[in-house]
Amino acid sequence: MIRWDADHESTAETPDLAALAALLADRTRAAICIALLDGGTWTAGELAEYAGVAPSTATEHLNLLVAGGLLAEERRGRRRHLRLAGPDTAETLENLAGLAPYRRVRIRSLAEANHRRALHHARTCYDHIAGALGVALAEAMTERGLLVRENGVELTGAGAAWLAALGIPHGGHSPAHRAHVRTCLDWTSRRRHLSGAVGAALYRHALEQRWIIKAPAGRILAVTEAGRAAFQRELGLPAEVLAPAPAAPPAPDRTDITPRRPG
Amino acid sequence: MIRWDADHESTAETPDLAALAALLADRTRAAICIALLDGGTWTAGELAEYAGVAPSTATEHLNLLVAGGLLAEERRGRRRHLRLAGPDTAETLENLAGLAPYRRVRIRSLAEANHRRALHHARTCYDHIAGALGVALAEAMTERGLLVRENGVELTGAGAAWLAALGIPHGGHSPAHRAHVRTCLDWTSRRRHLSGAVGAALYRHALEQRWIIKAPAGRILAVTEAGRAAFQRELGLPAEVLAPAPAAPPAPDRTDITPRRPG
DNA sequence: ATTACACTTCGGTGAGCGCCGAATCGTCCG
DNA sequence: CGGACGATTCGGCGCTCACCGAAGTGTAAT
Repeated sequence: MIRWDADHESTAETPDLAALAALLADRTRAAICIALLDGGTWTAGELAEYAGVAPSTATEHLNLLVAGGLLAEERRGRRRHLRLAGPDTAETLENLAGLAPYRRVRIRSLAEANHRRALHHARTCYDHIAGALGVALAEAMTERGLLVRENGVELTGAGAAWLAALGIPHGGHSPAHRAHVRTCLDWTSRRRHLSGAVGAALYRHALEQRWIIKAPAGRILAVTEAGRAAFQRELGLPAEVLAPAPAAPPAPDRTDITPRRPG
Repeated sequence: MIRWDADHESTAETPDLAALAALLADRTRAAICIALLDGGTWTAGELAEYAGVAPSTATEHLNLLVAGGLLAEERRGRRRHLRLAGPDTAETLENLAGLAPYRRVRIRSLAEANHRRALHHARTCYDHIAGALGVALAEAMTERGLLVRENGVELTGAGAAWLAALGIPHGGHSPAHRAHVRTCLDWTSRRRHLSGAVGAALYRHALEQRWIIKAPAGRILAVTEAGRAAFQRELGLPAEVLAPAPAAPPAPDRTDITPRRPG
C-alpha cells in the first residue's frame, strides 16, 4: 500500500471513515438511506417527497450517496431508480441505527401516528423481519432452544430440525456446513431480531406461506390470520405481537420523518 | 413508543442516525475513534497529540464522543482516560471503515512509513488480529476446511477439533452450543479477517504463547520466531506474512494520520 | 507553599455545506 | 409536434461548527 512516486514523494491510502460518515451525517441523506432499508427501489422523486426536500436538493444528495458507494442507481428513461448498494451496506446501517441516540419527533397527523405504530409492530429490514414481531420471533426461538445466544448467536440442532420440518431451506445440513445466523439491533425496541441467511429464509418463507403480507409501498408488514395461527402454533408467540395494529390499517403513505419546511 | 402528552400533542422517538454519523463525520473525531480501535485506553493529551490538534480542541471532541455514547471515560486525578464504549461500538466502526472510500495521504518521514508498513502487516482490531496476518489466518483456515464461508462464516467440526487440539477455548462443544465466529472487513486489504469469540480466543492464545507480541503503545503486532514456526506448522502460512516488517522495527510513535497544521 | 502539569472554558474567526427557486435538459405521452 | 413531467444545474443565502489561543481550574509533585 505504500508507494514511492517518481519524484520521491510517498503516499499511502487510508480508509476515509470521516468521509463515509459525513454522507450519513445529514438528516435528509440519513432519511433516504433508512427509507431504502426496506430493501426496495425508489425513484428520486419519491425519495425527495419522503424526505421533504425540493427535487433539486434530493438530486444533490443522491449524487453524493451514489458517488460514496452507499447507493446503487439505475437510470430508466427519465427516471432514476435508487437502492442500497448491497447487504453489507444494509447491515452496517442497521447496526449504526441501533447505536444511535433517540430523537423526539412530533407526530403531525393520525395517519402518521398509525404508520409509525405499524412500523414498530412489524416491518422489513432489508431482507428479514424487524419490529416487535421480529424481536418476538428471535426471543421465542431462543426460549425454545432453537437458538443459543452467548456472545453472538447460533442455531442449535433443534433449530436446524425445526427449520427443516417447516420446509425452510437454511443451508446448514452438515457439521461442515452450518447455517448462517446473525442478529441485528432493532431500532425501535433496542432488542435484537434475527438476520443473516436464516433470518432472510424465515422472511421469505413467511411471505410465501402468506403468514405475513407486505404493504405495496414501504416496509410495513401485516400478520395474516394464517400467520397468527402459525406463529402461535410453532413458537407460542403472545397475542399482542400477533394482533393487527391497534388503530387504522397501515397507510401506504411515506410520511415517516418530520419535514423541516411546512410544505 | 407513541405518547400522548397532556396538551394533546404527540411525539415519538426515532433513532437519530444522522446525529451519530455526525460524530464520526469529522476527521479529528474519526481519527480518535480509529486510534481507540486498538482496544486500549488513551489519555486526552495522547489523543490530542495523535490527532494533531490543540488540547482545547481535543476536549471539545471528546466531550461530544462521550456524550454520544461512542466513548467511555474514566477520570483519574487530573487525567482523563478514554476507551471505546464497547464491543458493539468497535464492531460497527470496523464495518464502517471497511465500507469507506480510500483517501491518499502523504508520508512525511521514514518512521511514519515504517509504522504504516507494520500496521498493514499485523495489528490488533479491538480484540482480535487484523492486517495481512489476520487475513492470512482466516484464509488459511478456510482452505484447510476449518472454516466454511458461504453467506457468512461458520466453524466446521474440523475447525472445532483444531482449536481444541491447540488448547484454545472456543465455547462450542455441543451442537446446542456452537462457537461464535464472525469476520470483519480489513481496512487495509479489503478482505476479511476473523473476529467474534473465536477470533478473540485465537488472539489471546497467540499472545499467551508468545506467537505474537504487542508493541507497548499502539496496536502493532510482531510475529515472534515461535509464532513463525507455529503458524507455518499449524496453517502453512506463507513466509511473506510471517516475515518481520521489511524496514525498521515497528516504531512506538503514533503518527498515523497527517496533521492538518504543521505546528 | 510553590511550581508544574493535564485538562477545560470561552471568544472570535473562517470555511463548508444544505437549502431553495428558476431555468434547463431529456424523456414520455397524446 | 407540443405539452407534461422527472430530473438536473446553478447562483445565492444563511447557518453550523472546527479551529486556535488565552485564561482558568483542579491535581500532583517539590
